[in-house]
Amino acid sequence: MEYNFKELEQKWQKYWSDNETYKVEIDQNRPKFYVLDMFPYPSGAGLHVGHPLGYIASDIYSRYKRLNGFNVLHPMGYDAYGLPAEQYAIQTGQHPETTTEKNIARYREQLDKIGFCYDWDREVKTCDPDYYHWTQWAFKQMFNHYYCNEADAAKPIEELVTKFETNGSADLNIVCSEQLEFTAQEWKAKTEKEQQEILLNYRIAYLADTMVNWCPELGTVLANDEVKEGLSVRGGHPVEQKVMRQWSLRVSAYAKRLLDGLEHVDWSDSLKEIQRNWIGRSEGAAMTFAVKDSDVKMEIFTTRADTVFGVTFMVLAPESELVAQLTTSEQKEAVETYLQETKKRTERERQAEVDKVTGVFTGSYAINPCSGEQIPVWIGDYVLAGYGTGAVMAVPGHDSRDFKFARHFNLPIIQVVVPEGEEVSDPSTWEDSKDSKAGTMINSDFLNGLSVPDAIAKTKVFIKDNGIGDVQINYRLRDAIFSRQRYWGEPFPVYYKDDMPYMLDDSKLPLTLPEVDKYLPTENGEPPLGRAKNWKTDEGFPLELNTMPGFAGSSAYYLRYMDPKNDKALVGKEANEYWQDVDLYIGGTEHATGHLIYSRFWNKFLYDIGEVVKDEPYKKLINQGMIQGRSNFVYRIKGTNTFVSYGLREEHDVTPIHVDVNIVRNDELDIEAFKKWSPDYASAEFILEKLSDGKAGGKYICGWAVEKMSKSMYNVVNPDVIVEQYGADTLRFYEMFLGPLEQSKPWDTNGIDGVHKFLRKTWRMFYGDNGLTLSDEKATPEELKVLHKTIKKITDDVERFSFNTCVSAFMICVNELVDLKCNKKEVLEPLAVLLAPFAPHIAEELWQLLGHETSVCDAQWPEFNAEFLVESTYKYPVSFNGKMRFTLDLPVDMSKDDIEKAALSHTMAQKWIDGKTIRKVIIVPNKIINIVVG
RNA sequence: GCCCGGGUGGUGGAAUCGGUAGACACGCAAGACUUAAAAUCUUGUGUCCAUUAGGACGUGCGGGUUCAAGUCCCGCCCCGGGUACCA
Repeated sequence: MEYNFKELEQKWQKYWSDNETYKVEIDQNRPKFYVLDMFPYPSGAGLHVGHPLGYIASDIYSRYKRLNGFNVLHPMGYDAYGLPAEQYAIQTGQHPETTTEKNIARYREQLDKIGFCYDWDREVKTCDPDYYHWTQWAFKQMFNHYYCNEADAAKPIEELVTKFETNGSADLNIVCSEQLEFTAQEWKAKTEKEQQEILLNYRIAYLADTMVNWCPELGTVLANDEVKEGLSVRGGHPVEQKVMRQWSLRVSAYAKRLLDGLEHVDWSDSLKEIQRNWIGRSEGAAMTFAVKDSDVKMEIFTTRADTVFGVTFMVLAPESELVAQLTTSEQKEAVETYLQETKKRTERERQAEVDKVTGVFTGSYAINPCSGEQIPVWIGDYVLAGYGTGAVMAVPGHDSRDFKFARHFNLPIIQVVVPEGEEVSDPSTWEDSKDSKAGTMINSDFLNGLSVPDAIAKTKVFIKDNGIGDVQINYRLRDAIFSRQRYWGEPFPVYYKDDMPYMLDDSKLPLTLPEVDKYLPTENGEPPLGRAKNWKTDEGFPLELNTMPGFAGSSAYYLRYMDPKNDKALVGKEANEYWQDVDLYIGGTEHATGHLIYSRFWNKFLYDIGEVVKDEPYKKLINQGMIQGRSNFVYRIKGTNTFVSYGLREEHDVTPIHVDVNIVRNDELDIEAFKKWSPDYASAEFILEKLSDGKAGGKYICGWAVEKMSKSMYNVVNPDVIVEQYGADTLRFYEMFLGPLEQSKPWDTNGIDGVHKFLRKTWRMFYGDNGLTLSDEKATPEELKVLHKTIKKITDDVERFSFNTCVSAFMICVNELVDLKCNKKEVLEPLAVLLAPFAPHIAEELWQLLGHETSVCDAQWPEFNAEFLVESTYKYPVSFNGKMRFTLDLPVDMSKDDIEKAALSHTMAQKWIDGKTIRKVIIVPNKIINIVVG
């Protein structure tokens, strides 16, 4: 019987579904294992062959763990809210839910064909009210908590109110937007509205006027990770800075824990590094500079406190509040002109023109707290309002930006550090600042002669002792802007009373997304929800018009899978205590600064309030590489409809044209399909490769290039097509065979025949020409050796996620067993189990042929027995001066002396020793023999 | 600029702890079977020299450590990713 993958795969997919093979329940008698894929956004284009790469890897690992006795949770769902569905809705008037559901159905159909072991009873969709109920609930909790630095955790806001009532704002070590000072009396005297305004300063989810990334084209604000190089990540539209009253999440309060937590997770170094950079910890000193003839105090942050004697001026960000206070009447006009000009420059222009120095003098002078010197205060747009205090002490001698500014405006430059291996020199001769951290201090009073690190330490002590400042740690991580002025997202559980936000009662959740007539802003610029009829509470208070951003729904989805139908809680205690956290998370590296930061933050918050048992959500994380496209080209001779094959294209003047990779096989064009592909090519003519006898008439060979996988390049390969042609098991095997999981690589269907052949060859070990050929005979030592070598290799490689080498190992195993003409059940049965995680359909069929009546999913992973691999001899490579010349079979337990004798007396050795002296003989038993001659 | 990855045959890749470089597969070539094709099977296939035997060279480039380097160290080049006035 032939290997009929089509029939066989349908049969087993139906079996799994009928028998609920992949249904998972809590089982206290088995250890849990949680394998998670980053859930997809269901786009209109469907899955291409790159999407399942990570899913196949996680599926293999899930099945492997199950075979090893684990109770494996392996769910799947959809990140269903998103801009593309909404943009499409704006264009067509179709409800985004309709297109989203359609896309989800298509995704599901495609996923089902690949034979994944998902427990679909646990599916979640972020746009489902039963799901976003808990997104809204979590937001409420964040609104009702503040961050206490002492406890290093979120605490209920009522506790803070009690503190205000007894002590006012005194002696609080908590995270806030700005420092406020009031007494208990003052607090009590405030109106409800004033109190609410103050509490927003501390809430973890808070409403505030903040500098936001506004994208006019998308009509919404965006979070920092949604903006790249001044453009929106989605769509590439320009983004500008603007102050708006928006919801934010106080992610920055968790900066330290998000950074420290990286030490305890098993993620790739590069991913951790991306997160570390994004969080951006810097340790330095906060210092206060007094201003001459003024009460204003200038707060600055510096990591180079040692260079304080090199400060020759101060610079304020144009947006700094101090600008107005420090501008003198003489400079007022100049400053205002400058502020107008900078405002006109977009964020993108500012970033693009980093070299362009702009600034203006305020007219004020600050006083250096260490030297007592007076220094001018400038305004410059190289100083960012959003980082540190929006003001810097400028050290032009040792900071390249300050140096450029000083040169441009002719401000003094002093050298205070002599870099290692250099002499003191005249700053006016310098090309650039000397930023080196390895050097010795000069011109710096009590710091003279110290090394830079010592000087930093000493300055810190000095400023502390003299009340000038303190040691401080700054983070680059900003709070996450959480409002979107869009329709297709979670509604906020928020209403407004007297312009102050209040949370809906839990009994009102979920607050479902209302219908609107159009998915556009209202005439007076309100978000689309402004169009909804009756968008207010029962009492008549208006509801929030913004919706939540994309990362809201993806931040806690992994918890929901544990207990997806619970209508009392996000996740029940029992489920959470059993499943705990994700043991293995597989997904793309593009979520490094978005989802993976937010969801860690969200989880830590839930941990603080006692909802979940783990502080970190994802124990081990693997980033699968991107699958790039591999495009094919045909070469049209200019001005004709004649196409010349790749090898002959240089003999003509040609235009390369993308051709659909689906009508090309092993770079050979299917000419008939090409003619049908487009009417333009129906009458095309072809110049083919020359045959070996030199005559024309061979194949039409296409050129190729690695590009992004996209429709416009005609290089999109759909997994359904591969499943149709070769079967799901071949697709699964081939995706793994392409190369290491974490490496990016182009999809190239060339080579898929190899793995398909391998599966057929495996099949034929069971089925010969005359039917089933299995034998109950005892296996030979050779056969057992092949089997156990494979058990060891596959087990080791699956453990280290090296799936590509597993495929090779299977091929070697089957090749060797076929050579041995093995048809013994004793060998083929364990082999079927080894295959099951990789090629579940064929494995089920083989398992059944071996006489089993239950699924191979519930078999036991074969145990490796080293005894079968014991050898009596070892084939030594014999090297001379490190170059291998011949091999020599010797007993494994032979003594070093005997090995040396055997090697030196070998006939082949004479040739290399002849006429030379043996200087040394290196023998590593059962490894190598190296003879040094000279 | 800074911080991470990576560079091995015609192609994808293997070499897990410094110990036989190129496993496995594709492609290609030759052959068997076949009326023919497909499928299948056999053999060969890093480059260069040599009829063979065999030899020289060879893991981006240059140097070093070592009995031995794709693997470790120093310097450089190229490709991919992250980040960018972060004080």
